[in-house]
Amino acid sequence: MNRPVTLTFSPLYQQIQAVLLARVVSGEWAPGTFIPSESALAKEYAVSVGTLRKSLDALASDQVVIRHHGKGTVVATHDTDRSLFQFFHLVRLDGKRSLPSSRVLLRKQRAPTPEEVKILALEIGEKVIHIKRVRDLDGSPTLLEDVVVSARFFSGLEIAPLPLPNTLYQLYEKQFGCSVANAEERLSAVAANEADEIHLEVKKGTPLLEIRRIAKDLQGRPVEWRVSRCETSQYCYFNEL
Amino acid sequence: MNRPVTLTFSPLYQQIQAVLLARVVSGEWAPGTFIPSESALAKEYAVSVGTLRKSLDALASDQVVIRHHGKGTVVATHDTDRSLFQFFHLVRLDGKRSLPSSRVLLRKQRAPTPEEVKILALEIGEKVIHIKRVRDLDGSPTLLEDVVVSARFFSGLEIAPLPLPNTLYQLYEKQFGCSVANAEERLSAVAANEADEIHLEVKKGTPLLEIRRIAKDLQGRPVEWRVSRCETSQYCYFNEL
DNA sequence: TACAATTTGTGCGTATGTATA
DNA sequence: ATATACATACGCACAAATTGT
Repeated sequence: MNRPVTLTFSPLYQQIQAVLLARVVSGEWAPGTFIPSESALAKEYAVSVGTLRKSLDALASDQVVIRHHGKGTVVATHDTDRSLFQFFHLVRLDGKRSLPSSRVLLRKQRAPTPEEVKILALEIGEKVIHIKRVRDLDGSPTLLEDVVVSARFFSGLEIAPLPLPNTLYQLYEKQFGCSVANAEERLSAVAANEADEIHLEVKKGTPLLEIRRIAKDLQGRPVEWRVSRCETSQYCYFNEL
Repeated sequence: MNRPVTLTFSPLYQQIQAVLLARVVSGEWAPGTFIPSESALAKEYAVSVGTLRKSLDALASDQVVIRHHGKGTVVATHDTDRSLFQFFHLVRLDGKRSLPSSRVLLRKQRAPTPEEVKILALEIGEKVIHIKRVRDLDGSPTLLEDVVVSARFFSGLEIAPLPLPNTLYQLYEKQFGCSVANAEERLSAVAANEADEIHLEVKKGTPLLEIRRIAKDLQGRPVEWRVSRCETSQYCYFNEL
């Protein structure tokens, strides 16, 4: 009797990779801290170091951990250069990179729009926190952003702390235990409206680059919906393929 | 006597990776063909299979080769789905992907602009070939493109063949032995001009997404400069971070 | 259908090199 | 100098996919 079942087979190193990821997600291994050594983990899971290495290398290529020769392996945080620019693609036309400062225009809790319910996979009755801010690059207002997150996971974000750091993902990580791991962005060109005219100091109708981002955590759950409208006379969106 | 020389040390697997890449670049291993097996290459270079595997895995992650379980390793081409969408990021607003058809408006050899000389690293006196085309997505004109390449490396592109395939990189690969390996793109929002008005059927001043791309070959040399102006009411530029 | 040959994928164990504390 | 941890390199065994006999 032959059995055509494939079962849920997956290679050992992938199974271990998933387990290690789970320990990061659970908070057992916090961002910025060292995890046990290769040999210790290999012993714990009763596999060879080589197999465990493959798991860690995969997590490293996913930016979940960072390996340091001679020191150890740390859980990735959002305060390294590499990580900061993973989600910030605006560069000056001359190629220089810099991070923006920001001024918060609005911060409140409210009911979600139907679009937000869909994008953030919200449950019925769940509220959202909405932050609107202007981000300055080299002193001139360049980005007008609307940031929306679930009020359930980010309870209190609408009141404290003051001021907001301009790298929100560090705040999500430290204050709310939520690590943004990846995101998808959709870009299009739009005409400036009245709000843009006021906050970005451009004329109505000026072409703006609109970036719509869905940010996801380590488990792939959508955690933030962000729309950025950008004035691109001095800056552009840089992407390497 | 201790020797403080570091020399030009690099790991064995990286040295071999470079040698294997060179054999692809030289044309010895053409795109679409199988290269020798791991064990054969390991024997040839007198290294362990494990070491040679690391070299091949690295080349595979750079999209230079594609590994096939049970069959062998082939040099990557530009006619696979994976590869086609590496350089084409426009998707419908509903998320569907499709490839455009194209109509050539202009195709000629001419002297380069100073900007083109710089971007393509042209030598003095070198000419360029300039192709202007409109690309239709789902039947409506969506992209207006200017493609510029060196006339030295792409001699004859301005006359033959007719018609041009809409995936130019396949043509570069097959007719000119030039494999585009990666690219950098800079995006900004611009207002439609008279040419856009005619070819994209939009009013002058309509916001367009402008994509400026520098495409590079396996050795990192710039081989193509491309400016695409895109009408983004039905499509957007999709990017995964 | 069965079997063998080839090729890549997975997994183990070990030795040695290099970076860090 | 020593200990620890990651990086490189080797060799072997077996699994899984593909192809041809």
